[in-house]
Amino acid sequence: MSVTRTRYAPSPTGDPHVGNVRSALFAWLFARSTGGVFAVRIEDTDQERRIPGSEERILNSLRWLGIEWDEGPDIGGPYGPYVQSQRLEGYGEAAERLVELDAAYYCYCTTERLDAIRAAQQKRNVPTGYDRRCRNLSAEEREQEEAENGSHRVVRFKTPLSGRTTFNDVIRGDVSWENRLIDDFVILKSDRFPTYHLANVVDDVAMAITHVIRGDEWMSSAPRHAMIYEAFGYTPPAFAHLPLILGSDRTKLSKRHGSVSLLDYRDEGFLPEAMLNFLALLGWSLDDKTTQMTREELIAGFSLDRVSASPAMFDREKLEWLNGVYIREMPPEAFVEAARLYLDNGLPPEIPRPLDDGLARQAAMLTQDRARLLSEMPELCEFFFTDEISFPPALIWAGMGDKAMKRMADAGDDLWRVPLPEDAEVVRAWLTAAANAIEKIEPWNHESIETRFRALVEELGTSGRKLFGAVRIAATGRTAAPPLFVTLEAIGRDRSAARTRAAAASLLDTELARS
RNA sequence: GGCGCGUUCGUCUAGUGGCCAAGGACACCGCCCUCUCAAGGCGGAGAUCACGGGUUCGAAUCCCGUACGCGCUACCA
Repeated sequence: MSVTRTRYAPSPTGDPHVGNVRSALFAWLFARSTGGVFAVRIEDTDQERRIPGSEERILNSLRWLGIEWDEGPDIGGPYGPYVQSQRLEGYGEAAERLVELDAAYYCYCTTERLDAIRAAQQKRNVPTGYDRRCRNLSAEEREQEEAENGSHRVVRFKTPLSGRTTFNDVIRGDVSWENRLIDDFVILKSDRFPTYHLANVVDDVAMAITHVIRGDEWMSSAPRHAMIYEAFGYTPPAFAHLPLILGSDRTKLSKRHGSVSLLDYRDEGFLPEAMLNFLALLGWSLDDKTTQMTREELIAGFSLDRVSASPAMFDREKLEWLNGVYIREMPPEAFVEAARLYLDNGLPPEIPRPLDDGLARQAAMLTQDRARLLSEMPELCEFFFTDEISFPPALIWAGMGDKAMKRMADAGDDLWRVPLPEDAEVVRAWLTAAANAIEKIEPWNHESIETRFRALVEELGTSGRKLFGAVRIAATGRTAAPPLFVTLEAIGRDRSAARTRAAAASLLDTELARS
């Protein structure tokens, strides 16, 4: 058997859509797994909907995921050019040929007339479609139309009036339509640009595409394509219509479901490996338990007959989990580098740039296994960098495990307005003792900090949970943070001491304010 | 309205006639670990396999019908 050739044929009419990119991924995986060729072809036949920059963004999303193409608009290839607006003559000729073959005809009907018949059909509740007026024009009529309206003629395909058109879908098996239900669709528009149906077939033939792998929304167009192949006398390629990707309301994923552009996910800090892995699992699976797969494993394991026929909902929750898995697996150095960008951009502007390298490094390493998204890093790491941290003194009790206080904190209540518990004076003494201890710890590393703090717990007759919890809030302002001793080490002795002292003082102030 | 496709835990899925009183993963709940949060370990709850008929010794798996959902129904792709 000859080499398999697949293609991804996006229209530059917007940002790279998750669903489209998933189609690209499957076409690419199929090509790679069969040792075939994967091409990208830009289908810019709709001049009105064209959006500048869209083509580059689509290509970039593929590059980001590591889906590399063998032939395409930027690198060319043996069947170029790979942009439809540069192949216009071919479509015109193809349309002419179909007319000569008596498989197509010129239509002079105006948009107004077309709209009117459609409206009438809808009103009568009958199937919409062109009424074939121009299909049966006499020679004289045609001449007259040509003279009067020749400038805005289109070419329509002469759909057989009876019979059935059947094609075999790799994923769904034989699918067949009654020809009489398919109208005479336009193949060449009045601006001499082809419609998708013509351009797609002409190019797939020209580019020797063996497998058309595309989204399920194309299913209903497939019989038209099959007819065009047949009219030309070409053997059609294999078709594989991929299950749709759905939003949370079970309709086709679109903008109103939130982020739908791959680039948005990239900017949010999803890792390309995670995204690739996740997308591959939308409508395909290797077996009953494998979920995590590298690019190579995907290629090795992919096959079209394991593609599901039913649509799949886009589950962001699962994507985030998978991303977290990939983040945790990153070599620390790589993660530090990746996180650095998000820290630079996302940390409050009052923190001086460039960021302290050592601190950024430590902060990133300490939060690596807590992040699901790179974009969470600034929030996760902020307290490492700020000079002053601010928090309601009552939060200290939440940190010490006080259930009621914790509940209020979690509920987002204003803890500034909550009166301090009776033991505020005791806690203040602990914090003061901790601050004093911190100033004397030598050497300044997490081992000696821990040793000293464990001893302090004994001296104060309290528990680690309470003391460490109180100091955690003092040093970070958070109830959730990396382990205390490494955190203090990273923050540094001076800051740790100052923050702990400030926390103690805040309890005093509040006491005074209350009395 | 017409046509097409689809229908297994909330979600992604495994399952291609007996191994399934349906397995895995996310999410959820609990326990363990533990200075908090994560991570990790262990366990739990969660699907009468859309429904109804067949075929068969035997059906989630094959056939028919029904329902529901989605997609398409442009000189858009």
